[in-house]
Amino acid sequence: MAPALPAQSDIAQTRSPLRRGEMSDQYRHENDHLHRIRHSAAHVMAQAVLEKFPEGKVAIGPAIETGFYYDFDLPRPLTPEDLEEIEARMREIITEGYDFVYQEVDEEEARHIFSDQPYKLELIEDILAGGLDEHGQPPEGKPTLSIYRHGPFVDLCRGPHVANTREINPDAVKLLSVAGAYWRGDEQRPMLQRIYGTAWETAQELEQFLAWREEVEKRDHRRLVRELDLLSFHEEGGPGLAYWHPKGGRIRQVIEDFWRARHREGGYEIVFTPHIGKAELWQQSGHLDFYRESMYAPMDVEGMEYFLKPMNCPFHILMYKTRLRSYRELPMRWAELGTVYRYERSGVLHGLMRVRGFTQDDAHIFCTPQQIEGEVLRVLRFSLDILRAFGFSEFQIYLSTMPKKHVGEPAQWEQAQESLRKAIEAEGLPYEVDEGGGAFYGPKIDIHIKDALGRTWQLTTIQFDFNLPERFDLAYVGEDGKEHRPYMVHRALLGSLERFFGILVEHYGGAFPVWLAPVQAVLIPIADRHVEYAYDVAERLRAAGLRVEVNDSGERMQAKIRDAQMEKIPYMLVVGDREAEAGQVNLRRRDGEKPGAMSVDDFTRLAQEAVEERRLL
RNA sequence: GCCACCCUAGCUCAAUCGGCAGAGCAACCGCUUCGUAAGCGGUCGGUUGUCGGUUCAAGUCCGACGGGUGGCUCCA
Repeated sequence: MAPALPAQSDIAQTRSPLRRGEMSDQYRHENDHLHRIRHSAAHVMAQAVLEKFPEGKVAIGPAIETGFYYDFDLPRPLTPEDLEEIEARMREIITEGYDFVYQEVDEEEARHIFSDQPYKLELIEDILAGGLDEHGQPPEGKPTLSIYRHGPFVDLCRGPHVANTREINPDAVKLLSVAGAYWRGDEQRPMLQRIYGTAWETAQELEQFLAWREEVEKRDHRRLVRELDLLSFHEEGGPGLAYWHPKGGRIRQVIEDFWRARHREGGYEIVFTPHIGKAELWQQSGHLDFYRESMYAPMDVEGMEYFLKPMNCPFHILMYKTRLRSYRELPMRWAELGTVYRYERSGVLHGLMRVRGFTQDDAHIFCTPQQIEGEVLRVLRFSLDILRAFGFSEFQIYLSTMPKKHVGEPAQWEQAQESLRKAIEAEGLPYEVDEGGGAFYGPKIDIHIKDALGRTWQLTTIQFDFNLPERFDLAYVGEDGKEHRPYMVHRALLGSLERFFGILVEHYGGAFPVWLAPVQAVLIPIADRHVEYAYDVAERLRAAGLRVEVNDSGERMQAKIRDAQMEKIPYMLVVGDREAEAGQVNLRRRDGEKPGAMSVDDFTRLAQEAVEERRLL
């Protein structure tokens, strides 16, 4: 992948979507009134905070997808008790019923009003200087300074707000947390205290939101991977490095086997490359110039510097260059489950979602300009097909186009972008265009999936690269006998296996569909005299390709069922006198359904069918 | 990395103001042989993350380090 590869880095590592605010539609839709309520609640909160800390300085406090926040510079750190106090005071202010009053002010007034608020003064400067809007464009016309007052509180603010604090439902407001945040997000600037809160129209909506948050917590992969004995992290081994236990390993094997099989069918060749490479290679690829801060320190090998690989692309390129390539060999699609290591700052590590070592399901497609359109459509269909197999059915697609700073010819970009656009449209999928949002080396498509909790995650990325083929002087001999530059496309479908696994765990809440479940069925002998029969059945089921265990502990059947439920094993097969006699198993499913007694063959068929169809149960 | 908070048995958590480190679950050993989400009894389990400091006395107070959690422009 090209230097400074933000996108692949993104897919592999994109963080919790909660803040990205892509929850479910009910929360997501722009609701003007709700937005006003939240923004107004932020002002009310600021008032309450300033009453408590009159010397406090206020920064900014917008409404966000799930509520609002406000940043403060305060004389001491806030405690949970402070939050309770502030929240209680907010309710009082709300019921006191102040009108929100809009007023435009000139520069002098504004400076006077906020004379002891340095952050506001800085904002005034910026606005007057024609501060850039969110698109980086200067606003049209003369900048206007406006303020909003409610009761004793005044804030530099564009609005809009509700008419009166009473429009905020005091029973639907809650402060959630306090966190550090740099002034204007800049690490060079002061660290402020940010209070996050949420506000809704009704107490019931607040309840629903809080229940949703609880559900998110229950499904937290960091908890589930430990409880289900799938994976661990080790203080002694270093943060951000995952250890796959046998049960996690089984799931990963299923994922990888499926991935390999599909790739073979999809016309890919599977390759393997080393974990380290000489500085020279990373110099030529440009990584040392543009990506070094994400790479680990070099190791000295017989006087030569070697680096742990943060990406696989330079290695694939070396293989491409082992001989002269003919147009007849193209397209070449090379895929690798390549384990890469990237330095991530300690503060951003997060379970499996953001780690320091991970395996990318990477591939590089080398093709002619004439083939590009077909290749893009092919890879897009391929990706969606695989994502659907894992149980995701809702997608959002983003097309990112040429930024101002770029390499390659605009005509190439145009062709590449058109091929991406046509592919999306051919699939009849809705998409958004991020104009100028591509990497400097090429345009891309990203696919985001929506999980069971309505959160979205970026998984797939399909990116053109006009940079590396130049840097490595890639060529193929065309029909005309002359050398041409091939097109190169990077793509990762699942992103990182670690992160994808974390997403799967949360999507299914640990209750994997049968084809992925580490243990698909557990035999539960009722008494010791049934253990032998249980093992016989288990043997038959294993021979049929199922992952089966026998619970031969001295526990009672009830306890064994409970254990199986806790482990979220899809099928529990109770065997007692009746079953042993009739050569049957008595099926209880994870969801509590009890299909009852059936022959071992019938159960085998049922389970195999669930596996083939990738059903939950 | 930075800010705040957290770290007690494998897990979830107790331990008043600084005064003898505890419980449930798990594990192990027995007994029980049972029909759809926990049978009964016993045993084991700890340098309270690490190192240092204050104190007659530290799980508790202070500092450093390690690890984790929530955040670090959704833009007046």
